[in-house]
Amino acid sequence: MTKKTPLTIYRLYQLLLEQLGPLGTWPGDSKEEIIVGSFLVQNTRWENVERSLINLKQHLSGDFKSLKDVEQDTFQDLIRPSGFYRNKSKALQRFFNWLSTYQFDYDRILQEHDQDLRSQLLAQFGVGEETADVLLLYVFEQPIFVADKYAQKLFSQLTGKPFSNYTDLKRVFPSLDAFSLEEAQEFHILIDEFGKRYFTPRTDFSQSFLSDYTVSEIHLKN
DNA sequence: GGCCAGGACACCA
DNA sequence: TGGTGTCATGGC
Repeated sequence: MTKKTPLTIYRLYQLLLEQLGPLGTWPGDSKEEIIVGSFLVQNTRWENVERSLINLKQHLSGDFKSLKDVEQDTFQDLIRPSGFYRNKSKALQRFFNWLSTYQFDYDRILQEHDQDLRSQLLAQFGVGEETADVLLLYVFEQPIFVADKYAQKLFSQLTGKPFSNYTDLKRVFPSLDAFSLEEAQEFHILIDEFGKRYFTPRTDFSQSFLSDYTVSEIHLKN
């Protein structure tokens, strides 16, 4: 058993970027499209989400803001390829109604809620911890960490201690202080890309370019 | 043909 | 607070 090389979180980001990147940020031509994608991707492959996004883009002529005005049955048909279409249609149309009360002015939402924006997001139907953080990171542009399943698996491997749920890992990362916004945004994309490649039945972590690295307790805060 | 994917909610103790 | 069942499509 060879000695493993310790990593800081930022160095981990750099390694992921070197090996997998650059991958940029969350896909979408507008904040509204990013929001739709973040709901539709819940427990769903991105390829299925893309079909729904194409359907919606065509039906809405590219203007996702008018999504809340689409008749419910029609809307469900449009997003059917990404599954859970009853819950997701309800969640999205309600969320867009909420956004419309702010005229989709994201800066205003940020200012009005400031410290409690995360709990405001969590109070919306269909927004759990991961989706709330994705919205904070890519829509409200806060450099925060998304502790999703792939991140839990990755840091379980790197630290040797199991992170089995969102809050377990999340409380280790209150913020990503060493990261710029763009870096924080790409960090999550890179972690998910890593997960798709190296947490599969065929290829596991030990076969990855990170297998000889470790993240120790003192480095967990960046 | 069963398993699972960039989760969240309802219900229960 | 934490554990379990349910929601649904599409790829393998």
